Formats: sequence, C-alpha cells, structure tokens
Amino acid sequence: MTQKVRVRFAPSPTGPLHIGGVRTALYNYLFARQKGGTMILRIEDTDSNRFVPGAEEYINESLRWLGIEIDEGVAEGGNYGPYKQSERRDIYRRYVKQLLDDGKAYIAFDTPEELEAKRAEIANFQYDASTRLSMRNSLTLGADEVERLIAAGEKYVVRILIEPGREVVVDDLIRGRVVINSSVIDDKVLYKSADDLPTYHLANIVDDHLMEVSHVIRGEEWLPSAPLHVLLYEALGWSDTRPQFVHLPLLLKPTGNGKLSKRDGDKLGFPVFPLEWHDPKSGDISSGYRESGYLPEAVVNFLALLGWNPGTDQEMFTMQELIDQFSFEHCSKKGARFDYEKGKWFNHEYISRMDDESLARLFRPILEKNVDNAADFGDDYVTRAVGLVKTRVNFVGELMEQTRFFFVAPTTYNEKDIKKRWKEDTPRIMGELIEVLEGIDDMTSANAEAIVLGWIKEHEYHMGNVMNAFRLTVVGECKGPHMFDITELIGKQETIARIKRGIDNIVSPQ
RNA sequence: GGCCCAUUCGUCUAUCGGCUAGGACGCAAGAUUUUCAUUCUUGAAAGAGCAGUUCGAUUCUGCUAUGGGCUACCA
Repeated sequence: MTQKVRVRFAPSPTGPLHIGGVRTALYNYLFARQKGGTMILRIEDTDSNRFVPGAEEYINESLRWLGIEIDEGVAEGGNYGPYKQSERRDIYRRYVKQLLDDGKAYIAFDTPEELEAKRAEIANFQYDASTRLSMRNSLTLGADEVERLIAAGEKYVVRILIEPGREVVVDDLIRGRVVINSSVIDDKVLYKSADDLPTYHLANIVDDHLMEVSHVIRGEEWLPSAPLHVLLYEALGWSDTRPQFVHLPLLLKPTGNGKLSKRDGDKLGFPVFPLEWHDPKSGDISSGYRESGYLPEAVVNFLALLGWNPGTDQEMFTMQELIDQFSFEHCSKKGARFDYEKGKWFNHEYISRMDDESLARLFRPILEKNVDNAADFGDDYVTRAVGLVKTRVNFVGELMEQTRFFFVAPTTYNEKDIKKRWKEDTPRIMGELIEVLEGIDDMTSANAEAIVLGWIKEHEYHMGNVMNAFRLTVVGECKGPHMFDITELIGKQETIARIKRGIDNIVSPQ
C-alpha cells in the first residue's frame, strides 16, 4: 500500500519559533518534497492563556525566509481546513462526545486546587485506574449528579480512560519499536469545558486523522506521549490509518545541561530565533539569524546537518540536494549540541560563494546606515569592493568594517603599524611613489603593480616597508586585500590624495 | 522519585561483526602573501565502564554510570 505522504508542522503561537522548531519544520519539508507529498502548517492554539499576538505571523515569515514552502495552511488554504485549531471547536466536540458515548473517556470535575492537594498528599500521584474511583468524576458520581453539575455551570474536563496492564507498542521510524505498559500512562485531559477547547493530545490526533497525515515528524519531547496517542487512535477507531511516528533528537545547549531553549537567546551570545523578535509584553528584543547577517541557505544547511547526515563526506547542500538525499535512516538518535562556531563557518562559506552582485545588494542598506555619502557610490563600485573582501567575513554586517576604507579615507593610522613600517625616509619615498603613480595612465591592478614594483626594485627599496607604508596611508592599517586591487578601485586621484594626507599626518615615533 | 530515550575525537558525525576507527568545525604548526585574511599542507584529538555472545566486537545482549526528555485543565 503506498499512501500519499502528508506531513504537518504544527507550532503553537506562544512566541517566536525557535531554531529547534525550525529544524523540525525543515525535516518535515524535506521529507514531503522528496516524496512528492504535502506540507501542512497547522496552528495549535488550544491554550487560550498562552496566546501571543504576532507569533503566527512570525512563524509564517520565518518559514518564508528560510525557503520552507507550505502547501496547506491558514494562509495557503486547502481542502482539510480550518488549519487553526481554535476554529475547529465543533469538530473536537463531536469526537469528545463520541469518546464519551463509547465509554472511552469520562467527565471529571476535580478542580486544579483539588488535584494539587492530591499531588501534595500522595507521592507520585497519577490520575489513572488506581485513583480515578476516588475522584470526582462521572465514574463515581452517577449520571444525574453529573448532569446537574454541568447544568449548574461547573467547570469540568474530559479524561481518556486508560485501561491498565497493556503493552502499548509505538513503532518509530528513527528509534524502532518502543513498548510501554499502559499502567504508567495517566488519564490525560482531552478537553476542558472552561474554554471549550481540546488539549494538544486530542486536537493532534483528530486533526492528523482528518487531515490524512501520513507521518508525524516531531521532536523527541513527544516520545513519552506517543503511547497515549496510539491509545487515542485506538479509542477513536482509527488504528488502521494511524500515521507513522518519527521522533527527532533534540537540540541541546552548546555548553552546560539541557535542551536549547528560547530563553537561551542572547544569553549565550548567538541567536536562537530565525528572525528578530520583539516581545509585545516585555518589549524585549531577541536577536535573529536574519538580522545577524546569516544567509537563509547557510542556516538551512547547518540545521539540516544537526541530527541528520548524508552518509558521505558532503557538507554543503542546496535545498534541492537536501530534498534528494534526506532520509530517516540517517537521522541521529542522539540529541545534538548546538555548535554555533560551525554555524558561523557555514555562513562564511555561503558568503564566500555568493555572487558579488547579490552580496552587494544585501550590503547596501548597511552601507547606507554607516556612510553618509553612500549614495555617491554606484552599485558597480560596491559590488567590486564586496567582491574583494567577501572571503574575510562570517556575516554580511562584517563587510562594513572590511570595506570601510573603500568609502571613507582613513583619518587615523594604526600605531603599531606606524612603528613597524613608517621609517625616517618613508615620507620621502612616499613622495616619490606619488610621482610614480602620477605617471601611470592605466590603474588596472596588474599594470600598476608592475610599474610600482619595478620602481621599488630599481631603487632597491625595502619591499615590505614601502608597500606597508603605502597601505598605511590608503587603508589606515596593515590589513586588507591586495594593494593594487584597492588602488584600482578607488582610483589614482584618491590614492595620491591619501598618500599626501598620510605624509602630512603620520608622525614617526623615531 | 517514576517512565522512556540515548552514549565514537571538545563539537557535529561516518562505520550497518574484520579498524592502521574516516570526514567536518574548532585548535596547533608550517607553506603561500608586500599586510591582514583567504587558501593549501600537516598534526594533536574518540569507541563511558564491566560482563557476556563470537574465530573476531565500536558494531549484538545484559548490567552499571552518565546525559537527555517526559511526568499540567502547556504545546
């Protein structure tokens, strides 16, 4: 039986999507595309207390930025909607009733306070076969009383009735077979009357069934509740069409203990969010990969390899290559520590390989912000400047410090370099250099280099000292790309002007 | 505490019983360069421990240890 592949990414809009969630979305997407399947985005907003405005838009924008395309969802539409759980109340209500009618679930009136008291009273208290008959629920109260309480407006929840002592089997595509005894599963709440919404567990199963989801690909934190889900499918009579489970290993903190969490954010010195996030309540701003100068391709590539490998030495992947090669067989079972240094390296590689025009386009806004007369420099000039330094940066933003001297002449000069390279006779030699440059008609790198180097040899000047003094006047320090590539770009007049300024302003310590 | 999952260089990982344990990031050294980078070369660096199965275990099994997750009217 070949079933059509339909997968879903189902975040809850309780804040910005974090990088672990992004990876889950990515794996879902890769698998869907590889199998010619459908990628669904479902918004799981069944917790009315934790709703955060803007979170849903944030999720959409993040996925768009990364190139993770959604086939069915709130914005995209589809034949299995609505794709937002808060709009599916009628549907859930129907299945709650079905479970109740079939005796697979029951109504419970215990208040949160009562439950808390029980937990305080009894160690390892669990609402299950061993305790449910001592609680306030439809199994102990009698039909009339239950009806009366409901009519009186008493808040209640619906709990699944777990039958103890059964071996529940979960077959996971990454972990293999996991068997759990049903006695350790509690009678989980499926529905709460307070907000007329189901909990994750029920909504999840109902939606996956109705949306004909074929593979549930989610984080490992869901593995412990997978047996409950198996039992729920069974209770609803859907066991034969139950989707395959795939539990992905978690992303762990780079150092210390625990999984990578939203709160790690800027605390650890790197973004954990794809996009910058402005918290509407606290006003706090959390940095994002996009705003930090990451290329989405680099983020995708990096994330793909955190928990999956191709089985070969290949490390650089386009989205299409990931789609072609992805497989659960090569997914790790072990949680992956988030290695930010490697992420930086990926970004460096992607920037280095990017064509100059595109990079310049990304850099332009940063240039505008930092250089007053940025508008004076045409796209061609910026493109060439960027092209000369792109292998030296990890982030787009770093292009500014690397290219600054292409746009602004130095006003200060590095002390150490002066001490090392600016000798007593340097001003005189620089004066000669100006004359040599005056005589050059073609400032093309190779040509200028040949002439200047010829002059240095002819006078038996010290190559290192002359060239570095030259660089000092033009760049302000002994750093940067090939000298004559720089002078070709800034031009003869600017070069000479900078040497003159250097002669006037650089004071040798000797 | 209980339940579940995991365990190869510092980190991400390859190996599907034959290993001189491979690659990448990071680190170190060297080469190249008029500078700083890039680049290139080289190097250091790992099978958690103990049993068992086997001619042979990193690979299979068990136990221990360690790490992780879950244990809500959150997802």
